[in-house]
Amino acid sequence: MSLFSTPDHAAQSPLLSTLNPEQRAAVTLPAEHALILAGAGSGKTRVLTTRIAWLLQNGLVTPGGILAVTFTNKAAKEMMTRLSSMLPVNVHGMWIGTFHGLCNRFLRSHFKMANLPQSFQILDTQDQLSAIKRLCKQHAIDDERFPPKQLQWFISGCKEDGQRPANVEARDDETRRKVEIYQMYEEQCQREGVVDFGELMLRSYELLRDNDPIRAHYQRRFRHILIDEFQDTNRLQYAWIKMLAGQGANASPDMPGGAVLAVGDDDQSIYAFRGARVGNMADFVREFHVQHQIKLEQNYRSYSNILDSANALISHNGNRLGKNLRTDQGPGEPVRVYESPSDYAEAQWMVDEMKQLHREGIDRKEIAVLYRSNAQSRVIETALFNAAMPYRVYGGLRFFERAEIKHALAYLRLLENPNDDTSFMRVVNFPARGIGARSLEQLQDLAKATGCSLHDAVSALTGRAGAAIAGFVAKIDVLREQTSGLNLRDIISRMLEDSGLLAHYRAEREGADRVENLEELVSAAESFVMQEGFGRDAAGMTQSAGLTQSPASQGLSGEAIEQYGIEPTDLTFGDTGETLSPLVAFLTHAALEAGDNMAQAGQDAIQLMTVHSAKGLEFDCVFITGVEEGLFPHENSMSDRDGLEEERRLMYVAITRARQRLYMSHSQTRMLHGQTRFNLKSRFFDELPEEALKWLTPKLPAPAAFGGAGRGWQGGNASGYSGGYGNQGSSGFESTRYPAGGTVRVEKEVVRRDESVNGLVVKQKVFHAKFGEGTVLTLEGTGDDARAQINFPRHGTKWLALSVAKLTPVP
DNA sequence: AAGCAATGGATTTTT
DNA sequence: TCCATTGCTT
Repeated sequence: MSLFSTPDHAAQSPLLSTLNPEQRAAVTLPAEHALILAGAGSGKTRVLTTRIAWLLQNGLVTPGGILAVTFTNKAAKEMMTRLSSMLPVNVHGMWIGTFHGLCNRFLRSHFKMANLPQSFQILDTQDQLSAIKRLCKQHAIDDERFPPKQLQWFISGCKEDGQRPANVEARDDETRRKVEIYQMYEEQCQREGVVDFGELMLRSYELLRDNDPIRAHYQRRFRHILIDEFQDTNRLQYAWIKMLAGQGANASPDMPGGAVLAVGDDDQSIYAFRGARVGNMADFVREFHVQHQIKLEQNYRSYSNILDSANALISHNGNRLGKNLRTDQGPGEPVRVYESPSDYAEAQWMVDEMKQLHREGIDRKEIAVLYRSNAQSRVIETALFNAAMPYRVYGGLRFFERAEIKHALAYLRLLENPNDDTSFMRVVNFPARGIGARSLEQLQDLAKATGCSLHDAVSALTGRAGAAIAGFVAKIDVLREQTSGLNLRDIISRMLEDSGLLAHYRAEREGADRVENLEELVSAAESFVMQEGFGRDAAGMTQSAGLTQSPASQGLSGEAIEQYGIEPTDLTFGDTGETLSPLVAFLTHAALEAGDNMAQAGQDAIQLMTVHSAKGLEFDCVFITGVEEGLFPHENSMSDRDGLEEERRLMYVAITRARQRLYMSHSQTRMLHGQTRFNLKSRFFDELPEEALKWLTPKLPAPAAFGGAGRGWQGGNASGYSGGYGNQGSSGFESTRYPAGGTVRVEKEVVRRDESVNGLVVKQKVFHAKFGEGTVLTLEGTGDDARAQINFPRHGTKWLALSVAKLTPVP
């Protein structure tokens, strides 16, 4: 159970003086496995970094004995920044990083044992998809039956579950074929010397699993393993941790691994769709026989009206580890709820409210607008733009994902590895060199027949087409020679000129931004070289980290090094910068850290983002918009309980972003996919404590489309409509009549609510031979086109063509 | 080989 | 509605 006593020598430490008892207990835990349940705004990162600092300061571990894992580069950086502000320690020498960053470091150190070229390149999601498309074309795979996107999802999913093609259980022909493609994809990657994100993890895991000395080495080395956002780990990541901690099937009793400190919040698990398993938390407690569990429930972020709302909402989820946020701050402002007639009006209201907040002295960057899906940003952007209010949208392409940058990177990769066919295909005819699809197909067939790369197959190519491609290859080869020995900056500048990329974009009418980005790439490379300290004195770095250790002290004999191909880099804690060329390091950096995705960073601007991307952030004022059935909870997640509970957690995350003021709004109508949708307010409103809320718009008439064109929105606030949706009047907009989803699609203004269609009227009860008794929700069209949306209690909502369905009116 | 119209699909995202 | 992708035209 929780350990609240603190060792004497630690109590005096200034590191601990400002921590609350739970935080202090977590920081000063003994070297045993522990789970920290860290609520939103409870000082989680602080606990993690202070824990590391405390361990180091008290000589309980050396910097080399720490392994600290995060999911994002941002989190890793923050941890390093905070740590170095607490202690004079070289954080870059320590194993603090993302899962993928650390796996990359590990694989570079043991590239021979991992059966990889030392300068292997990393495929990002885009690259992976194009590699799969290329593979499919090559093997004439029907892309109707096997869409590349779906194959990508399949392959990534297998890897996340730790499965190689041989391990995948294929029960049907389709899966068998997918597994074959998976197998071919692996061979292709291996041949080309590239790995995708999943492969970084999987291959690291397998190397640890299958190589006893390497596993033993790392198990002995990492005395303290700290995992951030543990609820987001997938199967493979959990297995990887288990392996490193010596808890897996390969655990050796004589040589116990390090202590695992898992920090997470099951209530903030919102990434199930990408393979995250909250269940890892419970598994961890069971499989590691965790004796220490500490809950951090004291919240330092929000006023209690906000926290009460969050607590009340999340209490509707089952299967929680259980946690309640509390604060010493007062109730603060009530949570304001606004109902608007349209998404447009919702945005208008928001802009007005924001202006007021800004007048009251709140910075624009302290105001965030959160939405469930990206498509919702459009209306809001328009409203902000028209009001001339600066704003910033998160999401979209990041720097290293832009087309022109990807092109430049492809050239750079070809300099390093001519066998990188993905890069070859990307730029062989860009800028255009008169190389057509026909001749490239020829080249690909030739390469396939000889089992070599496209680059190597060129020499065997004949004819005029062959000459053009040979010209390209020669260009790359010449460039490689000319840039050898140059520094990174000069390599990139030279490449940008000689490839013709710059010339191409300079000639393009709208190419100015792209030219700018390419020039930015040179600066990015320069600052990368500065930061990573290439050319820095390696010995000096080792000393400053206080980490100078002989191979033997790290558990490896010189013999092991000979025998198992463990590179010296690993023994100086695997800093890849020591042995890799700056170019390879930069390319790796580009793949693992795609860069910023915010436009106009730094300006005082309203922050727009999805709820997902708001995780981990906080703002003085937060607007949660589109809180409607079908949108939030999203219709695709509402069918099963797990999906709905994840939506609820998502809402929990959204609510807990706010420090002072929280607004939640929903709209009766919304433009989505070119159609006006009529949405009901979200069920989540019913799960919030009424006493913490303030309804700004308790009264609105039923939407005009339901009542007839004449009645507008404006008069709404004055009419005597109370308590949720209209149960007065005959327009019949009753929430109870609608099934989950509550959305009525309106097509070309043919919806009828006030007249009969083929003898039916809305709200009428009908009988269907198969579905039983149901209620008509919507009628649209006329004659043979007439359709009715009917809610059958047993079978859900159906759209039935009235010319086909046999319906009997029920009195 | 480039440019344009038709087509289809449209939660959420990091590495 | 609006975006990316694709097939077809010039």
